[in-house]
Amino acid sequence: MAVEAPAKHVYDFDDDDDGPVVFKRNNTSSFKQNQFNSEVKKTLSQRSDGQSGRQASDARGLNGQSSSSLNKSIPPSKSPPVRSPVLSPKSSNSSVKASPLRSPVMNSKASTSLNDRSKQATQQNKSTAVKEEKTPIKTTETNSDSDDDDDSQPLSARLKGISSQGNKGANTSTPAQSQRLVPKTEIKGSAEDPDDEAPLSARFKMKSNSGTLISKPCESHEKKPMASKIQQNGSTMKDKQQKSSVLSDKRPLDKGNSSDQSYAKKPKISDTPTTIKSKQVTVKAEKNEEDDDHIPISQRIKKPAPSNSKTSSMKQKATKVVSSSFKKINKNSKKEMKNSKYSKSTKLSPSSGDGQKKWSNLVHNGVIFPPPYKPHGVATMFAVMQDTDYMSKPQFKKNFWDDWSKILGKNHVIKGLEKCDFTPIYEWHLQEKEKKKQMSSEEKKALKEEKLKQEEKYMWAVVDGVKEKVGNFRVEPPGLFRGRGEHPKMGKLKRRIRPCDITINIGKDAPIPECPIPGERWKDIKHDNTVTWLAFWNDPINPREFKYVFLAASSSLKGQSDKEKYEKARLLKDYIKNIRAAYTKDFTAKDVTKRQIAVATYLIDKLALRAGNEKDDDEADTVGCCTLKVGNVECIPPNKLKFDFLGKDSIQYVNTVEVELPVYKAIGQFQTGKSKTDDLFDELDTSKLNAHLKELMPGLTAKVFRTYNASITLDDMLNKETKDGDVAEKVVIYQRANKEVAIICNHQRSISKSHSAQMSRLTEKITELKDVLKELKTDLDRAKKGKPPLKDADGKQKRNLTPDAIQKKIAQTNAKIEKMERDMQTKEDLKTVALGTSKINYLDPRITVAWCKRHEVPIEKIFNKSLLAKFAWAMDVDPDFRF
DNA sequence: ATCAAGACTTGGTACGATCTCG
DNA sequence: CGAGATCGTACCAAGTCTTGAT
Repeated sequence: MAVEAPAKHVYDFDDDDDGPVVFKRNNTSSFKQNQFNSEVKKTLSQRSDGQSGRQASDARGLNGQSSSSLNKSIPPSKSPPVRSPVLSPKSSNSSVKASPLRSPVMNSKASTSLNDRSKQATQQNKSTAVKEEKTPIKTTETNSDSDDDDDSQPLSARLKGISSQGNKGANTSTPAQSQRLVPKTEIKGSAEDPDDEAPLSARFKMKSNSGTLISKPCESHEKKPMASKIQQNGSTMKDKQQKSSVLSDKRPLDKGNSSDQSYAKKPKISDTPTTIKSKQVTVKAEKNEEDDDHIPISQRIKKPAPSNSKTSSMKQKATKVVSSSFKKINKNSKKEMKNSKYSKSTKLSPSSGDGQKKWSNLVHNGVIFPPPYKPHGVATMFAVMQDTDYMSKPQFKKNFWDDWSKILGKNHVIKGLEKCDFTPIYEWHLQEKEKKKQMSSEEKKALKEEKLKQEEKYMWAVVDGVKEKVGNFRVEPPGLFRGRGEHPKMGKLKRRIRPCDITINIGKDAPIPECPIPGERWKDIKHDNTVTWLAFWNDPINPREFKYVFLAASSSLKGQSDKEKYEKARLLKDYIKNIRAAYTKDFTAKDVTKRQIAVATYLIDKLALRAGNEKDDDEADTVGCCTLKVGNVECIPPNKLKFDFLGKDSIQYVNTVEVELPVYKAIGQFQTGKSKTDDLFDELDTSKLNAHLKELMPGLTAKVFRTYNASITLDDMLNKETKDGDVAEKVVIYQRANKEVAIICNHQRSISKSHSAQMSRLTEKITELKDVLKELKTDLDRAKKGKPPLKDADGKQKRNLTPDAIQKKIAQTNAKIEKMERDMQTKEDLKTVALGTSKINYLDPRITVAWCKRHEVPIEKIFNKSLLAKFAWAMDVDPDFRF
């Protein structure tokens, strides 16, 4: 069985199609890096991670051979359909940096991924691969037998389908099972994956100075907001009303429904502002009393009530450019609607209120499944991840082996991952990828069109007469689970999802989508108009969770809730002053719970921390505010706190902030007598915290603070810093504000593999320009004296220029150098900052649209096509709009 | 009061598409 | 025109929060 043999098998598996889908993320080993800093982390993380040590990079190169022909084992039995992955050979990991302390982390990621698209390739592959069959050595392959989870099973089998349970079982098993495996022993050479773990640590990026950054912003907010806020008080009602109205105009969100339901349903109420109002009022009032911010309505009024008012004058302001663009947008949207059938009834959207009903009629065609399976196997899914960081994670390999060995069966020749050489499969994979890349553009186009043709019917749904885009109508293909951070389940096999796993939600009168796979049927059909999902299935990795098919972000349904989200955040503006005063007062409350709530709220407000729900043991161990551990916060006298923890997606949050003394003291109290791994806020959890917040403002929850702080910061910075200048300069201002928000929210990205190369290239160019400058200066001196310029590097005589002309050139060159230096600085500053997330989720688009109108910046400079579609509801905002 | 199910928002990444510059 | 840089997206993982049952 030597290595090779297996390899061959491997090939078999894949057929292409299904390649595993993989995404890569690197996770990183974050821990490692940080280690230095925090021991804390360790504790937390605990996980062992220790293991690893080296980087992952194994990327071995591909050696050569192709082998494409490897064969597949004989029985290619079924394997899941995976698509052929595509991987790109990237250099994987790049460097890791050792970052010195804080360094941000980098991640080394590898790339690889396969995407669906690869499938196309598949075809080819098939030929190759499949055909081949090489003899594999038998070994492995087993696939045949095993098959992975379902995938493996041939269709027929599936029918039964349901086997699901079986599967489930498997899933359930979870980690535990895996664990036992262990023996991993090492990976052997062939495979190579040594487990190295990558010491890299790389992953985290953090910003270095984090501390600073954050603090700044925060402060600002506080101030600003407060000030501004003051306004309203009791006015709530009005506000709300206004809001609601606002909503209405835009898209016909609710359309028909609204009418009906609207009020009726409200019952629930829960949320929306509308309902809430009354309460709010009261609440607010109270508070206000204290403070006195009552700046009622008047103020608000100024701000235009958003929507409707727009008509007013302001619009006119908008420049042509702007306007044109806006118009365009509108047009488009309209068009779309037209296409579809629509009829909008734009009524007001009572939106919020309606409690539950989300639609009256819903028509769609279900979901599309990945290609049926081709022979290919689990081994391919694994092989394809060769140049990923996952290869250096024992947990990943263990989980994979656990699942794979089950498929192989007890009597299979392959007894361990270590003895398998996945290189041939990996190389085959690279080849397929290359082939695909080499396809002529016509071929690519043809494939694309074909795919489009197949998918088109699934791309749209009709909601109350309006044609809307469906978000993710493609069922997730089988693959290996790529959990982020140190996820206990990484590497587990994600089985194929079949129709019998899927529940469809559709209007009562709509035709039930035909099941795309002959002989099979949907698990269930529902007609629930209180939810927005079109279909769902249980997540194969964690059967207690669901995967939903929703409408796209550009849909009215999503747009409406997006708008409500921002309206709620704007409402917080009216309450924030009192809320801050209240928690400040409670920093010294006698009651511990009260004190913890106060401090937690403060952190959420000031640092934009997430709430921090409890997590299960079978998830990566990350924290949010309520789940902070004692070891995540270090008190630095006299009044600074250093935070260091892994947040959502295992992204490290490191920040040192100065806090009010009472907070500093309270944290110290919460820490005393506890070990580093104990909960800092032992009396708290998110439901208690949110329950408290709701008493302060209707509908208030922890995440509203993030939205509020992000949007208020943008609004504030834009208004404070926008100066006269050309569009490009204004865009820079915008980006700077955007960056500030991203830092506050700790939205990070990994450093691109080519970052350092890009930087040195720029440095080189600047140096060249400086030499040019020097030469120009010499020429200038000579010109002034009436002498001709010196010869150029090639010894040629340069043209005689007047001193003025040379002077001009010098100025140009200087400008060029300055620009390059600025660009370089920006690039460096943004290398670990992700601007997109806040733009998509946290910044009220109306702030941006209004600012663009006011400053004659074409909205397209800020929002790309999909954002324009997503924010269609915000495009007609009044130029005077302020968050 | 807890817990779990359920529904929906938020996040980072890999890769293909598109743009830019030599 | 081509390599590299940047942009735009699909993907799907990972949070938040609500609700209903116990």
